[in-house]
Amino acid sequence: MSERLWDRTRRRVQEEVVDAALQLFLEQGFEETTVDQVVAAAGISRRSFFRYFGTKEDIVFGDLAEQGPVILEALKARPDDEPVWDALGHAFSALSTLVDPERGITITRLCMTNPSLRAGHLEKHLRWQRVLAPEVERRLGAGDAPAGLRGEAVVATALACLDVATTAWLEQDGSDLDELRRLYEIALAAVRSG
Amino acid sequence: MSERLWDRTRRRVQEEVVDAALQLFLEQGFEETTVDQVVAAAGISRRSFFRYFGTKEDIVFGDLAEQGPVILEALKARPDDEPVWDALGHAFSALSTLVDPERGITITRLCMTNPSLRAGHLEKHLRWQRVLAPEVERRLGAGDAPAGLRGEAVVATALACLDVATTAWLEQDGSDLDELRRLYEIALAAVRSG
DNA sequence: GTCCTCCTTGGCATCAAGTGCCAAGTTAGC
DNA sequence: GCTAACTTGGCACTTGATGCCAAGGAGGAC
Repeated sequence: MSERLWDRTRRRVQEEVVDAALQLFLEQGFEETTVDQVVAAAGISRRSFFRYFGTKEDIVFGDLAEQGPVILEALKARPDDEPVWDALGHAFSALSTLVDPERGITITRLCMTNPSLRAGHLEKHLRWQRVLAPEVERRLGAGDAPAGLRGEAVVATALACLDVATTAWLEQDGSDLDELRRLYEIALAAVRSG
Repeated sequence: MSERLWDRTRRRVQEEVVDAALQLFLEQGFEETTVDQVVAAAGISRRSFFRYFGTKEDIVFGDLAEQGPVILEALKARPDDEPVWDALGHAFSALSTLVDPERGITITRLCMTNPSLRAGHLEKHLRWQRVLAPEVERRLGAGDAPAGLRGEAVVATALACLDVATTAWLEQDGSDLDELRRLYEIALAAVRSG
């Protein structure tokens, strides 16, 4: 029996905690909500909470920071002759299938609003960057720059532009994913022609 | 008397705390060093420490996060017809005069090594970004992109490339500032031609 | 069903980073 | 020297996070 009761219970509890917590965060803000409030609302002990999440921030981020390999697979699936920027743009989209859209927007909005969440968000990008850079470097072909520099630079830029685009996207309507991709392309165009 | 005793004492104490703290951070790491150890080494009370710094991270960052306007002034001083990337590159250099070179390298190395410091470092860049973006947008001239998007994208990219370059710089020798600028240009070239 | 083992749970104590408050001491201006 | 302005340090307290341990439920062997 690969799906044991324990595993199912664990996922269910985790879901409930996230639901309760996100609602509290939206009502009173992330910093203003204490872990004790969250565990009270979710009906779980404080100690168990920290076994489920490790950190208050983990409620928001989940295991997104560890999804670099998922993006990498999506990137490798793109044709080799596609421009890196387009390939990266599509690879990032692979994540949108992992999260419920509505919750995804809530989370994104929280991340961009709260300073400490924003910092964690950027750290997450950094981890993705380290995973994606080698494949991008490969696609760039030979060059005489120090090893790894170009790949890192391209991925870092793509993530920076995605971030700028996301910020602008949330400020206008912030729901249509195609619009987000459009803004990403505008940002990149500005960088590559400015 | 504009230079009161209080002000001088304050700066001197601050200096001493930073000295003591950086040495401890280098010896045992940032996370591993407790504020109590720092105040013991610096001969100051815990309570006063938090009046001087506010946060343990502030020992490392100082008021660097608030120096956006300094970079902005340096940027405005560059000729209008200079490519934005070069202008930004020179503007960033304005900061190197604010910090003692040796200590600057120590701080940079700490920032890039420790995860939580790294996050704060990125947050700092974000604050600079918000200050610099309008002037960059102005330099880019008219365009039909959403207001502010292009300026933000260009600054974010410049900072991302600076970060990548800094990482590589620290990995090789990490002392010659001209070499850092060279790496920054290589990173940018990769982005703008990839 | 019984028994034994493994894993989870929650309570408790503890630590580290910050913050508010207050009494005591120091500096500045007169 | 006197008073007002400011700084200092001690104390208690909040919040996030961790180690330890005893109690209880899940799962397999019989």
